[in-house]
Amino acid sequence: MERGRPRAFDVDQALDAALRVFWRDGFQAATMTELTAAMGVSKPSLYAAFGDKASLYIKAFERYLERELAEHRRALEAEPEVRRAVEVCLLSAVRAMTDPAKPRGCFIVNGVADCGSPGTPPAVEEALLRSIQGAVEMFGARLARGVEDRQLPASTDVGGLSAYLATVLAGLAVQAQAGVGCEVLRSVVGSALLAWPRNDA
Amino acid sequence: MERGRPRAFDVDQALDAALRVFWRDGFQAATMTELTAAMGVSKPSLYAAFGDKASLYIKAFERYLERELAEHRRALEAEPEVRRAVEVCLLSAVRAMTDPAKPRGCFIVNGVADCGSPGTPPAVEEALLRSIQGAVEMFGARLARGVEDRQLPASTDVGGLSAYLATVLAGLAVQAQAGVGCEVLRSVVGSALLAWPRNDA
DNA sequence: TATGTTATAAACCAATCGGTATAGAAATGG
DNA sequence: CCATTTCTATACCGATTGGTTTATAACATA
Repeated sequence: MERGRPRAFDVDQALDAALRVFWRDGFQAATMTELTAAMGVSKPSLYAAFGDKASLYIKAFERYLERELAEHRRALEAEPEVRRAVEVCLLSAVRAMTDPAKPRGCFIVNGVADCGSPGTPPAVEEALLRSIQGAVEMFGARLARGVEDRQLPASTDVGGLSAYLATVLAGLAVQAQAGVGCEVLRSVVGSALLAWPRNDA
Repeated sequence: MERGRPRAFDVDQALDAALRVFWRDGFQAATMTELTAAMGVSKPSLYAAFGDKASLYIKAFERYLERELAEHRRALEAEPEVRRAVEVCLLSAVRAMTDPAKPRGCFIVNGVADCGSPGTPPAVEEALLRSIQGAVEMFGARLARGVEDRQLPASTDVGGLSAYLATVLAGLAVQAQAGVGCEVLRSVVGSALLAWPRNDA
C-alpha cells in the first residue's frame, strides 16, 4: 500500500473536468481558478498532480485525442468503402461537435486561435499545430488505402484531397463553435462529399 | 479649428495597429499593454479615443469588415459567372489569409474561439457570431442571383450550398492560421469547387 | 498674455493572473 | 504510541490585468 495521505480526488475525473474547460476556453482564456473550481481540486494538489498550466493542457489534450478523436478515426478505418468511411468519420465528428453534453466545436480548432499569440507556450503551440497536420495525414492514409483497393482511381490526388477534407473538418468545428446546428452541419458533410472524385471523367 | 491640444497620433493608423493585434491574438489574449505599444498611444489617450477594450475590439472589427472582407465580397459580386465568382472570392480570401504582411488566418475565425468563454463580453460575442452567419448569407445572396440568371438549376439547394461554402471558408482560415501555405490552400479551393452542382445529373 | 479646453505622460488602483510556502490532516510503518 | 510520508487548505507571492487619477503640455480663443 502507498504510504501517506491518499488523494481526495480522482485523477481521471479531474482531468476530464480540465479537458472540458480547456475545450471551451482554449489555453490562454482558461484560468487556474476556473480549472481548480471545475476539477474540485485545490491549487497545490493540482500542481502536484499535473504540473503547471501548460503540462495540464498537454495532458488534457492527449486525453482528448484518445477519448474523443480516436472514435472518429476508428470509424474512418473500420468502414471498408473509402467514400463511406470518410462520410461516417465526418458525421461522427459533427455529432461530437454539436453534442449538447460537451463543449461546442473542437478542442484543437478552438486552441489553434491561441497559436502565434505571445503567452502561448511553444509546447502547446507545437502540439496543436502537429495535430492539425495529423488530420491531413489521417485522411491521407485512408485515401491511400482506397487507391490500393482500387476504390479510388490511381490518378487520385491523395494529398490534395486529404488537405481538402481536413479543411472541411476544421470548418465544421468553427461552425459548430458558432452555434450552427447538427442538421445543417450534416447537410454540409453531404455537400462536401459531392467533391468526391468521379470515375466518369 | 478644434480647441485644445491636438492629438499626437493618427486615429486611423492606431486603429489599424489595434486591428492587427486583435487579429493575431483574439479578444481575450490581446492585452491593453500590447495594444498601447502597437498603437503608439498611451492608455488614457486610448480610452479617451476608443472607449474600453470591448469598444476598441468592435471598432477594429468593423474596420476589418470594411478594409479586408469587403474586397472579397466585391470580388464575389463583380464576377458575372457565379461559379467563377465563388472561386475568385475564395482565392481572394486565401491570398489575404496567407499574406505574410498580415496576421495569419481570419480575424473572425480567430475570434470565434473566445465565444462561450467567460470574460468575453456579449457585444463581442454577438458581433462575431453574427458575422459568421453573415458569410452564409453573403454566399446565399450570390447563389440566389445565380439561380435567377439560370446559371444554376432552379433545384439548387441555395441554403445548403452557401452553408457549405462558408464552412470551407472557415476551414481555410483555420488551416492558414496553422501555417498551411498559400499553394496548398489554393488547391483546396479547387477541390472544394468540385462539389459544385452539375447539370449532367 | 490670460483663459478655457483637450491630450499626454506617469503614477496609481483594486482585482486577478500563474504559481508557492506553510501548516495541518490523513494515511502507513514501526 | 510515535515517526514518516503524502496530500489538502489557506494564505500568500510578485507580476500583470483592465482601467483611472493627477499633473502638465499644447493648442484656440479672447
